[in-house]
Amino acid sequence: MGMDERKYRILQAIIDDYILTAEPVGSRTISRKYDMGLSSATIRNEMSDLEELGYLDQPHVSAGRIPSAKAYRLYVDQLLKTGKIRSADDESVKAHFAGRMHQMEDVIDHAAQVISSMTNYLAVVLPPSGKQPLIRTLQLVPVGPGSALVVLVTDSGIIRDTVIPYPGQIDNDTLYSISRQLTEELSGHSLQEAGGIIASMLGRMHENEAFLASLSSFLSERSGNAPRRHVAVGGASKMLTYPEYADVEKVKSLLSLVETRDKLASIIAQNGNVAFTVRIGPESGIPEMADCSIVTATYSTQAGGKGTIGVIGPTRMRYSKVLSVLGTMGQQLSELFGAQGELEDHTEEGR
Amino acid sequence: MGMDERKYRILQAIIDDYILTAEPVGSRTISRKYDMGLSSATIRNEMSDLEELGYLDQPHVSAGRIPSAKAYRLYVDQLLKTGKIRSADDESVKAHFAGRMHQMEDVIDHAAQVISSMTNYLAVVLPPSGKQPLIRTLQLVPVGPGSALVVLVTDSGIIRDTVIPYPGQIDNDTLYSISRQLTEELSGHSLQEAGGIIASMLGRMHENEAFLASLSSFLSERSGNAPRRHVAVGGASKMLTYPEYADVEKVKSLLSLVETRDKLASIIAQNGNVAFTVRIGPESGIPEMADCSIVTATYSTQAGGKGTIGVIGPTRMRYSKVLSVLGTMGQQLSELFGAQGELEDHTEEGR
DNA sequence: GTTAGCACTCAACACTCGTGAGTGCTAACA
DNA sequence: TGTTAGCACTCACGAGTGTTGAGTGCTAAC
Repeated sequence: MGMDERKYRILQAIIDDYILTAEPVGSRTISRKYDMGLSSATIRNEMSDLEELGYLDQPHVSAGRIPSAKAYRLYVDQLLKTGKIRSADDESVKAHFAGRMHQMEDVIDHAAQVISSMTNYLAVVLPPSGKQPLIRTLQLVPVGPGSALVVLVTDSGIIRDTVIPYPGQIDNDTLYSISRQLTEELSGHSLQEAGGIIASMLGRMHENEAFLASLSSFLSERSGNAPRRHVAVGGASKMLTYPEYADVEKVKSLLSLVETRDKLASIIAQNGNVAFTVRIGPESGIPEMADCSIVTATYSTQAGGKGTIGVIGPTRMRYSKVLSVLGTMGQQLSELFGAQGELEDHTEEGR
Repeated sequence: MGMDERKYRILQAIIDDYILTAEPVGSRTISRKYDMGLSSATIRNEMSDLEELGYLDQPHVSAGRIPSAKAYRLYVDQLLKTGKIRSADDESVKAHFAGRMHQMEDVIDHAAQVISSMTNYLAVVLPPSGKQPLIRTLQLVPVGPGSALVVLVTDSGIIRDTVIPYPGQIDNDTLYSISRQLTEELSGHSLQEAGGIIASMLGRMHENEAFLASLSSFLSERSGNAPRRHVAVGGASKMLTYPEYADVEKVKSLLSLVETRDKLASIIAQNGNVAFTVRIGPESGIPEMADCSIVTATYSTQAGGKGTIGVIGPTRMRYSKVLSVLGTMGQQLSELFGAQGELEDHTEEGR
C-alpha cells in the first residue's frame, strides 16, 4: 500500500482543514467541502489507509482524524520543493519594513514586529553572529571619572558599545588620540584579534598602559563565548488566540520560554546554516516544544555574518505563509546589512 | 455603627487569609486560625457589619467573604502610616542588586528582574525623565558614509545614543573637532536647550552647516514630546501562577498590555510625584486593570530627574512586601544615579 | 454581648442519559 | 475491482439531577 495521488490530495485537504479549524476532520467534511467527487465512505477507506501509513492520528474512535507530524513533514517538504512560497508576501513585507534604521536593536525589534503581525505567530529575531564582523572604527567617549564608553563600528555599520572602567584619569584629547591610534591598528581586524593586537601595543604606549590593559580584557571578554545578545521577540500575545493555548499551563511554559531569552535564542539558532529550517513538533527534540513548530530562516551581513529569524507556532501552522514571510524578511535584512551578493541564496535553497 | 478595634482586627485577619489563599474566607476559619477568642457566630455578626460598611463582598450567599477595594485601601493606608514597610528586605535587595552597571538599559532591566523575583509579581521600571538631564559631553563617531553616531553623556553618567544621517562627507578629525566645539557649547545645558544653541552656531560654522542642521533637527526631535524610551519588564510569567489568571482571556489582556510598552509606561508613570503610589483595583480608572493593583515608587537622579518603578499584581497583593521591595529598590537606584541628597525622601514620605 | 443550634442556600462534584458526529464493516452495485 | 449505501457501534459532549459540604442568618439561651 503506497501513497498514490488521490491519497495525497485527501491528506492535503485534511491538513488544510485542520489548519483552519483546529478540529478533527471527518470523512464527510472532506467529501463535501473539498468536492473530491468521492463519497464519504471512500474517503473513509483512504483515511484508514493514511492512518495505517502514519499520516493521521485519531484522538478517539468516534472523532475525525488529525494530521500527524509525519503528515506535516510531507506537506512542508512538498511546499519547499514546489517553491510555492516565494513572493506571495513580498510587497506587504517590504511596505511594512520600510524606513532607514541604523541601530541594530531597532532593526531586529522592528523585524520581529513585522513578522509577528503578518503571520500572527510568535516571532523571534537574532542579531547577526558567526563570522566575526571586522572593526572599522573604535572610539572612546569619556563618560565619567574613570570610565569610558567604547563605541565600536563594524564594517556592516553596526554599532556595539560597552562602558569600561579604568584606573586613573585621562583627559578627553588623550582619549581621542588613543582612539585614533586604536582605529588605525585595529581597522580591518576582527573583534577576536583585537585583544592580541592591543596587548602588543602595550609596550609602545607606556603612559596609558593601565587603560589599554583594561580595554583589552574587556574586549576579549566581549568577543568571547557568549556575548549576551539582544533578542527581539514579537507577538507573544497573539498565540493566546489559538485553541492550542486555551490551557494556562501551556501559556506559562511558552511565556517563561520567551522570558529566558538565552534559551529562546539557542532554540532558534539551531539551524544548520540552511536557508530554511522547519522543525515540526517532536522533531525539535525539546520536550516543551513537542506540540509547537519552529520555522527559521537566515540572513547574511556584508561581512559574512549570519543572523536568524524564526517563528514559533502550533504544529498546524500556516507553513506556506510563514515561509513566505520569513523568506522575504530574510532578504530585506540581508539587503539592509549590505549582503547583496547573497540575496539569491534564500529563494534558491528554498526550492 | 463604626469601625471599632475588634472589627479592624477581624478585617485584617480576613485580608491576610485571602491574600494567602485567594479563596473566600468564612467565619469559622477566622475564629480558629487566628484565635480571636471569639466564636464563629460572633465573627459572623461582625462580618455582617463589615459587609454593610462596604469592606467585604460576598460572591454568593453560602460562600465566605472577600475583602473589597475599600478594605485594601484601609489596610494599605494603615501600612503606610505605621511605617512597617521599611528595611525588611533591604539586605536581600541590596545583595541581588550588586555590581556596577553603566548602561542605562542594563540597570533598569536588572532592576525589573530583581523586583519581580523578590515579589513574584510583574515588575516595570521606567528610565528617569522629567527634569532634563544636563549634557556633559557630546561626541560624534563616524558610522558609515553619511551617518554618524551621536553619543551623549549626561551629568549622571547616563548615555544616550542615536544615529543621524547627514549630507556630504566629513572626515574623522573634522568630526572630532566638531565634537569638541559642541561639547564646549552644550556642556551644562539641557537637551531641550541644545537645539537652539546649535541653531545659533550655524552662522559661525559655515562649512559644516548642513551637518549641524541635521544634528539639530534630530536632537530636538529626540528631546521632544515622546522619546520612545526603553521600558524594562520582568516576571510576566509569574503572574500565571495566581488563580486570578486561570482564565486565558485575562492572561491575554495582561500580555498585550506588556507588549505595548507605551501604554504600560503611561500607566506606571501616573504617579503624582509622591514616593509611593498604590492604586487598588478600580481606583486606577483603567477598565482592564479593574482587578489588579498597581504600586509604584520613584527614584531620583543627580540632575533632579525622576524615574518610576512599579509592580502590577492581583488586588490581593502582598502590599507590605511590595512596598518594602520598591522602597529599597528606589533608594538603590537613586544611589546609583547619584542622588544621595534625596535618599531620605523615600522612607520619610512613606511613613 | 456572646454563643450554640438549626434551617437554609448554593457552588461544586459526580452521575446518568440522550444526542450527534464519526467510524468500520458488509453487501450491493458498476 | 473499486465505489457506494446502509447500518451498527463508539464515544465526547452537554443537559439534567442528586448529593455533599462550606458557609450564612436567625433565634433563643446563657
